[in-house]
Amino acid sequence: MGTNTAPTLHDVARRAGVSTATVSRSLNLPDRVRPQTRARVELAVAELGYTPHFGGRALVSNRTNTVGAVIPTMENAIFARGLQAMQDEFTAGGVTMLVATSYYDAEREAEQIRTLLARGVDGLVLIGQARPDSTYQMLQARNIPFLLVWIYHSDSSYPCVGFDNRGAARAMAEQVLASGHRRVAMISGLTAGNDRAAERVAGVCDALAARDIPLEPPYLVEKPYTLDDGGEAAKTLLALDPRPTAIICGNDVQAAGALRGSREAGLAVPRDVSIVGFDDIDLAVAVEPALTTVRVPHRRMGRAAAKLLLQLIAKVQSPESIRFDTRIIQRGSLSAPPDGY
Amino acid sequence: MGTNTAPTLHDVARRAGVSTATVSRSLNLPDRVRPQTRARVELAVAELGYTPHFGGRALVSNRTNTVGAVIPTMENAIFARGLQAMQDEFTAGGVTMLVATSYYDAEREAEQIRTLLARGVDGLVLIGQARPDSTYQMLQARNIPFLLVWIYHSDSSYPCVGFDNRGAARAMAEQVLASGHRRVAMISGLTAGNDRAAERVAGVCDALAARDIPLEPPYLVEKPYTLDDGGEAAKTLLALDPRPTAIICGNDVQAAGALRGSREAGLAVPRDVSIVGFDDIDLAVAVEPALTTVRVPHRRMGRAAAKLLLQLIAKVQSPESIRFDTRIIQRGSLSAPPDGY
DNA sequence: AGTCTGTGTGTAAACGTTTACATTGCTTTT
DNA sequence: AAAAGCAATGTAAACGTTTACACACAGACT
Repeated sequence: MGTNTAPTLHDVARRAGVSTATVSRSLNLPDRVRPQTRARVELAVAELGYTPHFGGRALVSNRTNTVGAVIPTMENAIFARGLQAMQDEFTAGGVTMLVATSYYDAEREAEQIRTLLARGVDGLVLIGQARPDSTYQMLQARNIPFLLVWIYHSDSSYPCVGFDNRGAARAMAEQVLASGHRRVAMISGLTAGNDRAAERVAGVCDALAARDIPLEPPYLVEKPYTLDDGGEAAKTLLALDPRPTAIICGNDVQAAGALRGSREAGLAVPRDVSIVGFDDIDLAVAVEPALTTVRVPHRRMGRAAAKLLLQLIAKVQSPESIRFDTRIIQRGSLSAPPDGY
Repeated sequence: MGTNTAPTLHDVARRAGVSTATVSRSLNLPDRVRPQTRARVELAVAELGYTPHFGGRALVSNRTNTVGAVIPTMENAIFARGLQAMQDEFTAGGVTMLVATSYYDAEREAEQIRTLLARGVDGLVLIGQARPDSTYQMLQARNIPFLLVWIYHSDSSYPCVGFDNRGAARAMAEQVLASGHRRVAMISGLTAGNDRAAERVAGVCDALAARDIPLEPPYLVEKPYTLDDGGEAAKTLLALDPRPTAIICGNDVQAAGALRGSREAGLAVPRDVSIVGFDDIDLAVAVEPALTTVRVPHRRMGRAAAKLLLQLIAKVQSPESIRFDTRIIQRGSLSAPPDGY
């Protein structure tokens, strides 16, 4: 093995017989140097296997070409999808995305944001809106562009790219009502530290309230977003008297779990009980019956968010919000309530 | 708004009435400065809201405290899981993980690796082993520690953290044979650019060959890892004459798709046809019947890989490989073949 | 022939850290 | 009481880039 020190601009400059400034220009503003010179530089770069030193560059340009995203967890398909789409868009824009996870914990989220800022990210993507004021102050003090995603509030003080969770949940509940159900229960995700989950509950309440149907424990239960919790919750709900004829779930994972729970409780879906989900992930069509659910354009949202953030960073665009529409996908898991009711 | 320039080490030093060296030491080697001095520094840091400049630090220390991971896609639950686990471990070690995706494309993977190297990552995690020599040369020229994960080869020239895909697939095929099946088909993932998929095929071949059962088209079909492709492939297989009594799938997603496809073809699982998967993701227990599959300890592998890479970077450990065991989880989707056979 | 404009290149200063080395003021040893 | 050692701090150089400014030289005007 030869020496192990990476070649620097100086090395390239010496080899090409030019100054470091010319090398730098050849690489960054190629049309500012004579083609002939540029060729010499490029040759030297290739021969030495030179790559610019990230730290040096970041130091002087005060830009890292990095953005951060803080999501609750990669293990939820909706975030995985959205992130993948964002990532593709950022990569196309020459920017690297750093992903951090908060596990739905506000304290941890703040910590992750601090870490990302310390790494010099040029911009930030955050999920939802609910977080301490101090976090927003920190972002504004640093003057770092950021975007709230997966939610949309027309009256938000910060730019959002997402959809109206409450409205979508209301629409779903209305659909359930329109199918004839009157005894409706809900399995929600944990609402602490998750404003999307809370909004979905609120949306369902809106719809039910309009028909004077209450939604409260024990017909409203809060559980983590897992298959098992969905199953357990469903069994508990189905043991109630009177038994609900429809269960609205906070997401598709819980709904798939509820499906399994219902089966284990000896009830057929949708004959004995209807079950609906939210998000329309692959899982929704993997189960039998397939889930009636709310389709959320996660990928499109991710791409749009990335695109907008890039523009904010480049200052070619001022902060704005983008709203996406959702729509209900009717599948086998929702039908009319059983005759007896 | 006041001025927008971030405070530097100098600002802190001035405010605390010490030199920049002392501030730096207070932050990085706290026991090298008098508690009294340290307190003054910490106060100044807090008052100014100082955070170290990433570029400056990276420039002089030639370390970024960053590692890169290149995976095929975040949208496959096994990678999402494993990454999440790695991430947690890296975070605990004060290191940020950069994730890039290759979409199972070698060219793109090489490109992503170059990008990560250009960002000065201190180490790298790569999935599988199959990639051009030039990539390995590039890594070795830079002297960057790296790990191959999700595979294990006792004779690999590079350190791996993973499991024996071929052996696991062989064991699964043997299990299928032990259940009495003799007409066995396989739906594999795309083997181009995916050595794990290829090894799983090889493993199934091993087991079948031992009983003189061939595995070849049309009984062996290669499809992307999607629900729909799994379903289509299953329908095609089940239309063959003679019809296979068991279908071994390259992963659980394809298996869940095959389950649906079988149902659509009017066949009951496992009565008419048995289906088995690979990975044991949540999906495996969400479907009905639940999938017999190979449990792979993705999270443990991820954590172990991260831990080892951190040690390699710190040079407290020399490269070694870690092998994880897999085991077959017997569930409802595999039973004896139908009587007629 | 002299001035002007423009293009291509070089010089050198900055960016914010870390750290080897020098310095200071004590405490311990002889 | 002088010498030696040690702990705490300061001084200043180095890391690899980018970029403002200076400069040289060509061709196009007067």
